[in-house]
Amino acid sequence: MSAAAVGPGHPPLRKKSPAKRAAILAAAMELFLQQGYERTSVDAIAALAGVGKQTVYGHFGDKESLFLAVIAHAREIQETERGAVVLDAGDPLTDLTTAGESILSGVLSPTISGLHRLTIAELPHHPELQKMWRDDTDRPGLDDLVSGYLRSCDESGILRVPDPALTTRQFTYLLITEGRVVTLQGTVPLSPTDRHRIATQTADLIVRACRP
Amino acid sequence: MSAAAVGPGHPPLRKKSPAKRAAILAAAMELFLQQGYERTSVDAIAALAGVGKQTVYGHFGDKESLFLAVIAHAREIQETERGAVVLDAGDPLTDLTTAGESILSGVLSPTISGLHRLTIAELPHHPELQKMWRDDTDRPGLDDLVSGYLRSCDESGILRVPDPALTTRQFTYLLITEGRVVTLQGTVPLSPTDRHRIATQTADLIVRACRP
Amino acid sequence: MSAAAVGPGHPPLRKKSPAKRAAILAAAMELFLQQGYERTSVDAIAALAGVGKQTVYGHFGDKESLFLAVIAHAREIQETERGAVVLDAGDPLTDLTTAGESILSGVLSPTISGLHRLTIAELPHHPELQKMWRDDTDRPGLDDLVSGYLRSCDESGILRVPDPALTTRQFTYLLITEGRVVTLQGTVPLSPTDRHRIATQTADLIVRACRP
Amino acid sequence: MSAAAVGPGHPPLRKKSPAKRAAILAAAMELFLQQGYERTSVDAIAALAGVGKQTVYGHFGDKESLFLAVIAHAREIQETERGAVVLDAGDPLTDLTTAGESILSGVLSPTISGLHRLTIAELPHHPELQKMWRDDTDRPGLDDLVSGYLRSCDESGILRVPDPALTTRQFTYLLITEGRVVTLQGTVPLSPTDRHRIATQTADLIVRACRP
DNA sequence: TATGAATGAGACTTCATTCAT
DNA sequence: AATGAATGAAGTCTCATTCAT
Repeated sequence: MSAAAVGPGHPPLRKKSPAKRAAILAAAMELFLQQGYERTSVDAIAALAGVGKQTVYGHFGDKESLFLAVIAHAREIQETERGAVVLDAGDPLTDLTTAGESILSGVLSPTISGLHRLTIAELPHHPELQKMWRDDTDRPGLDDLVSGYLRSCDESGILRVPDPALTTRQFTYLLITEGRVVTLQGTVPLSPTDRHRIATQTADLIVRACRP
Repeated sequence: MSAAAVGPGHPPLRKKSPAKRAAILAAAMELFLQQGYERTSVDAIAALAGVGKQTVYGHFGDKESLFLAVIAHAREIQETERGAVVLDAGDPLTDLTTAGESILSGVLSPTISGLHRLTIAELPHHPELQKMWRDDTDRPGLDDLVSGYLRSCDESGILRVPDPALTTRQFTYLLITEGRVVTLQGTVPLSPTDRHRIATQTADLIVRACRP
Repeated sequence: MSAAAVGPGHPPLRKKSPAKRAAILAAAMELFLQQGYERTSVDAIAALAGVGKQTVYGHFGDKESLFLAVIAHAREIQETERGAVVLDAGDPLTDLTTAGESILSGVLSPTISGLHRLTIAELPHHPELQKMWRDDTDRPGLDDLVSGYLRSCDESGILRVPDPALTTRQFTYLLITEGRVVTLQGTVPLSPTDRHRIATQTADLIVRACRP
Repeated sequence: MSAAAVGPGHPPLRKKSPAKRAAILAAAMELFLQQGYERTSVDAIAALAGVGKQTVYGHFGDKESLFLAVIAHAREIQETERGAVVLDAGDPLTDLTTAGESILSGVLSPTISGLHRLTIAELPHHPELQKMWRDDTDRPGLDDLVSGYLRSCDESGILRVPDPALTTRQFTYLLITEGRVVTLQGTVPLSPTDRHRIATQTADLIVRACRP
């Protein structure tokens, strides 16, 4: 199905060290998340990565391209690191509350909060970033889990959920927004008390709306 | 050796032109909203305001103080310009949808969207900004209107709303978050179709949750 | 003897307040001595004096003229404040040592040290200052005292001092230079031990040179 | 999250051009000596050295460090360029006068005078400068020469010099101070007549003090 | 390929001085 | 006469990027 490979496979001498590329990406992600795009200098990135400045330019071309690569890279990591949430079969209010607390813990982590702020901050200034936009509020893995749960509730008749995807999104968005407002956009940590309250209130809203 | 001040002198007459101060604030707001904090130079602000650079420093001290003054100023304007939303007494779904569309139009305006992005972007870098933090998602005027409406619905028995303030916040947060995600955080305009859909879906969730 | 007064004595309206002039001079002297010429801003002088900036310019024209006025003023104060040194009739070594310690205490005071450094620092940059140059190492009052003492020693035959003025200058210059070198040009205080040692060594040199 | 450096890499090759460093030092020394610290701009130094501004900062970090490097560099040059003074064995008065004239010529040169004024002017403002303080009045090379000469006079019985180091310092300090006062701290040249007079008077004082 | 020295532009801020009150 | 708001120039320092090695 694929076109025939041409030549010897990989060109014999590709010297760009993938290790250095990864180090640069990691260093840039750390600094961009901590300080933002404009405040981070290419010098600092190169220094933290332990490479020369020209190496950075050799790998990524310019600062903006590096930034976009960092965003894409961060997205991949984020999806990889997604922790598994288990929804025990209790009553929906309890289950959704548990799921909500788990989601809040993940989304309000320093890394994901930072990525969120960074993306929003730079969105207007990088057309390419707009093309790759997808809010971290969308969390495909968890969304599938929650919407599957809601669908099963619908099928078992405990809840009435005509559009599980929509309801899942409403649950997720509201939950996360409350968490972000309380934590100054992830700048300060969320107390377990607040986390529980927010998850309970949001789960309660959804359950009431979907009660038969 | 110490130089004694010479009597009380004349009472210090403050003559700093309020017009120039206003011009600086307006210019700074425009540029900060367009370009962000770091990308905006004090030179550009002074030029746009039509004053000398030192006039800016005379009025505001330094760039960060000017920035905080702009944020505070923008907040005041925002609360002043709040358009009146009328909630005719129809059925709750219609009324909340109408209110929701109005809220979306206001919150997703270029100015308020920009202020939101700017605040989020700079929140980690300005401790003073954190102290004055209140998300534009909180909109006291409208909140009062909506929560008053919900309370009246509760009293008339159409809906059951034990905690109108909480329900109002849930309505508002969800509504605005949906709008922001769709519009890339206010970067692109919201089509009337989407606006109507979002308002309807959110109002429907609330009405279902509060049905008796 | 004096010419007849013309008109009403003082012109009826000379409004430049002498008190403000004095306050400006005192403030400028304090700051120039502490920080040097270039590091001192006219703003700071006006603020410390408790007057407006234009008052400074009205009285002194520009920063350099103010500086020169300060130097001249400081000279006057210095000569006024000159403490009396008494030379009891003991043996010349004791007397000169005592005188030397007294001279050191005066010359290495913060004010006079500062004036010395300031003058040297600014000498190349202000032609007018060169015209009014006279090192504070020359101290007419004390010089007269010491040279009178030496002359009387010469007359009584205890010492042989053919040129008392020269010998006095040698005594004074050497004494003060030793003190300045030890105190980093008056930057750090002179310990009583060092003061006594320096005075003794210098007096001893003079007395040995002038022994019959 | 933290970006690991990628191995030890290559040993950091330092390639900072020593020629440019020397050019910057020379330019800075010239301008600092001519204009003083505050009056000299880094721009002017870079321009005179024929390099970019950032090159200056790359080599020296900031203006103050450059200044201190200049002072240290000047000291080295000064000690290197020290002309040899020969003390023929004539009578002490003649020999010391000759030595004194030579010392005066060296110390009152424009460069060394400027360095002296500059150091004194900036002493209070740079703690590091105080640490490296050693007045140019101390001139180890010449001091050794003079004190050796005095010691030999003591041994041959021509003079009585119990503490040659002390006497040398007294000779040097007095000589140089007289020269500096007359030349307005090196601002104007010293006439041969004055130079001879000062050297003679100072040598005479020392010889009289040390006569057996 | 990778290094970091070097560049020119531009950032924020302060200065001595003048103008309008 | 006196105030302090306002100016234009200039200060130190940092930036993203490109050479030269």
